[in-house]
Amino acid sequence: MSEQLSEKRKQYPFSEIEPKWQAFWDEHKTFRVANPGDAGFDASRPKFYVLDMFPYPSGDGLHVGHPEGYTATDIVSRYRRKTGWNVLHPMGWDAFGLPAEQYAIKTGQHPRVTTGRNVNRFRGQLKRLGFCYDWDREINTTDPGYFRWTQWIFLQIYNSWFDVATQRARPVSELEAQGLSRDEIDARRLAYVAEVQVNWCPGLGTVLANEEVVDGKSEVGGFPVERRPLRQWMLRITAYAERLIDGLEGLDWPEGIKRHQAEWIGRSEGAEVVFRVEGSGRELRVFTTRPDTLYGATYMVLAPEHSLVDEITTEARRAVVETYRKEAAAKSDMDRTALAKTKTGVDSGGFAINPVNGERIPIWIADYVLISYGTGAIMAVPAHDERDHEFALQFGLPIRQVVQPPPGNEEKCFCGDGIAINSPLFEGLPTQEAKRKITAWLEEQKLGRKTINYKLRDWLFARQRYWGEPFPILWQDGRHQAVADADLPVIPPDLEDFKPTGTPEPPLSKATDWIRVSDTVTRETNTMPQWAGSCWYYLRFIDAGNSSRFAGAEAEKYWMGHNGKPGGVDLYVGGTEHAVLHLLYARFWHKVLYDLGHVTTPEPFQRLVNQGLILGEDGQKMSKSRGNVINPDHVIEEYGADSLRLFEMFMGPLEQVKPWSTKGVEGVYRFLGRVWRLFFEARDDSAWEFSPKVQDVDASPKLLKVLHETIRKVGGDIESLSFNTAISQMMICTNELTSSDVRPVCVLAGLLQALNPFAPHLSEELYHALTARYPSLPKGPLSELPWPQWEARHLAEDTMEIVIQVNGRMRDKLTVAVDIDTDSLKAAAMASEKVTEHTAGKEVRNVIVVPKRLVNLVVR
RNA sequence: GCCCGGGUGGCGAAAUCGGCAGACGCAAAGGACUUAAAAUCCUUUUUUCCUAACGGAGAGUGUGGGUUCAAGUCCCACCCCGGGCACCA
Repeated sequence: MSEQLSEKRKQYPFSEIEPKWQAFWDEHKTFRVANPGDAGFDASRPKFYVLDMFPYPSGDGLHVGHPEGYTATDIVSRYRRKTGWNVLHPMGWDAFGLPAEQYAIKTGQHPRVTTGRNVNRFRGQLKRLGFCYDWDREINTTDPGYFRWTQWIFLQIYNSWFDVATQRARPVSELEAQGLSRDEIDARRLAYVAEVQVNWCPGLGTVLANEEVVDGKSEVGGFPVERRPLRQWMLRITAYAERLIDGLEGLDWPEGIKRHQAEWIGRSEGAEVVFRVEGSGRELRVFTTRPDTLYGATYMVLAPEHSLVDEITTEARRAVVETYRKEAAAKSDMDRTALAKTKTGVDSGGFAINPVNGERIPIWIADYVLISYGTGAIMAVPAHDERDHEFALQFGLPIRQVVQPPPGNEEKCFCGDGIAINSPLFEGLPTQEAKRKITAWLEEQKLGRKTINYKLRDWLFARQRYWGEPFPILWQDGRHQAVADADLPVIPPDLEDFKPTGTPEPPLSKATDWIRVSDTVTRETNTMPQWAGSCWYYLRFIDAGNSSRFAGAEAEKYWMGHNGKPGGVDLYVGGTEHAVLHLLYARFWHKVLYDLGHVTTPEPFQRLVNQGLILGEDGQKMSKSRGNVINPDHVIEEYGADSLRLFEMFMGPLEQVKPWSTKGVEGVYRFLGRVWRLFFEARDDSAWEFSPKVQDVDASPKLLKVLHETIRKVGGDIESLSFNTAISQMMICTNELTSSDVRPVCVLAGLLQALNPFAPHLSEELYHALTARYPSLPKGPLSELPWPQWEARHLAEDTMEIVIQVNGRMRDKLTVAVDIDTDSLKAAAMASEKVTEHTAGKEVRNVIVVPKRLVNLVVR
């Protein structure tokens, strides 16, 4: 009874329509796309690769942020398919990772079980939204058939070295052929083992990449992170620093993201300068971007971890320095950053000699100098560097000005470009020239050279986790070696207990049988970080089932190959949170594969678009604690998937941050109801009856105009991703038809075409109903019909409205013939009564005529 | 501190090249239908002032300047909100 009532309330029977068409598309594989060489492949169509950032299938299910980007790409895919492209639009699961493992530890269920369940839930939810993915290409990073190739790519990296001269990766077999020793080769590999200071997180029982540590705590879970030295697998991403910056130029990415990546890589040009340490044969190397301030160096600073600290420290200072080093080591990153109010440091007692003037300057130890950047030592120029300035003031060190700021600049610590002073070797030169001159002089004297430094560090690639890809690496006599191709994939052991060991020993170390390959050979027990699987997933979609290659060469060439553009994926949509990490790592892997000849383009993603965050109804970030989370399942239940899709697109521009609005969902829901009622009228007994207003007649010029305007605008708006205005136009068209006594079949069919990419279920159903009555219409499914052509002749009008202004104020509007000439228009404007009222007794000094728009009379 | 993004009605927003500010939707008010309500359909809706009314005049896109016949749009300075980075020499 109550159910009937609520059924009656429904604007239209979406809960019957939607599952029906989803089943139809599934069954008929409507959205399957063929690869070159496959049956049904149409070589005459150009390709278009539309990619979503694939989700991590969490236990919470989909949130409303997911359908935002996914609907946008769905609309683009459907539209492109209708306008004659072969569209690759796939979906998969980034399913390795910490949450599943931690959930498993808590509940005792194997991550494989929970992951499988979450994947099924996510897939079901996505299907309920009617997305046009080619589900035959579905991938899961935790499938052995998938991570076999993740491991294979790792080995490609492992078996490569970076040739600086040609700036590209080459196989290490070349080095073997040149007769290099094993140690020499291992030192050059793009994947190498090194003892490095790592971010060890006891709470998670793993090390983390710098990028995964936020404010001294783990990004996941918020546990404290400490520094400690460990032997770890590293990837030599720094070798690609230059190319990762240069490659950004050719990409259609938001400028902000490009800048962000470039800043992250942090290229910095300067010079390395050699200072002699007094009383020993030792040299101190420093990196500076301002070699022109060399005469202003009044002291030096070493990072506490610098290898020469012990040697430089005098006996008198040893105890103090040792204490300071211990304190610095114990400090969290947080305490060592700029947020710490005051700088700390101690005098080592040692002195260095300034190479330009032979001056003796003290050497200090301070943790504002980072061991991991440059040489871990600096020359301090307190007159022209904020940090050195602050430190010098605090410890009473001398400050000597060597750059004359431009006139009018009164800054105590001037860091910009000026004129060199107190600098005999290049006195009076502007900063840029001074830099060149001193650098050349240093090179001549063999006291330094031009250098480029990067903020980017090599990528710490190992994790002490269970739920990740095992390394395809074996150990023998303390040396690593690759697992043979034929033995891939290396499948993780079926552990019962995958709890962290509490030490840096990975959980896999508990699988003693698995580790032991033979008496002398054991397996690597670290696993790869979660980024690994997402570094190349876009390539696997191209040929998801291929068991002999990560993707067939021909298919890769077709889908990634491009009209001269560097990137392969034509449109990539996802959140800003991946601005640096995922996008940088994926570009790095792609470039290695490119260098080795495995892929055809130098960049993975040509065009990148970030969808904006959806806030709660209260304008705050959605969170469980605030209780403002919107569950997409509930929205679908109440208003249908088409309404959810349409609303998320109607809220505002895709890239903008915008708040949720339940009333807004109801608004688009009502709009879809209005579209339904163009075709069906409610009978007294609440059944739907086909409207007698729908007739197979010629359309009026007015209706034709609004229809063709709609087709034109919706098409253009989809191409520019302006979905909100496309929907407005369809509303205008619908309003026009609602108030029309006769609704010509051809106009209705056109509207359904325009609506199809946005509300595929409703449009498909209505088109189906329409063709049942009017069999002369092209046979559906609508999703497979080509996009209609708009015709200019229907948009043309005989007359137009021209605004008449006097001194920039609108005074009248005139309806004139479209082909009116300027003089007649001018005359008509001057003749207008409303205009003459305002020009009476005044001199018309100028008349500006903007064709098709306005006339402005300038009077005085 | 630095770097982005953004400030337009009661709200979400729209406005190719500088050319009618507020399309479209929400909310609100009034009307039609109904015994009544819901749903639906129609009308009004930036604001101030003048007019009995038709209608008209002014103001208005964060603030203050500027350029221009004409500025939401371009230039300069500033204020506020959101996000990111954080001693990288």
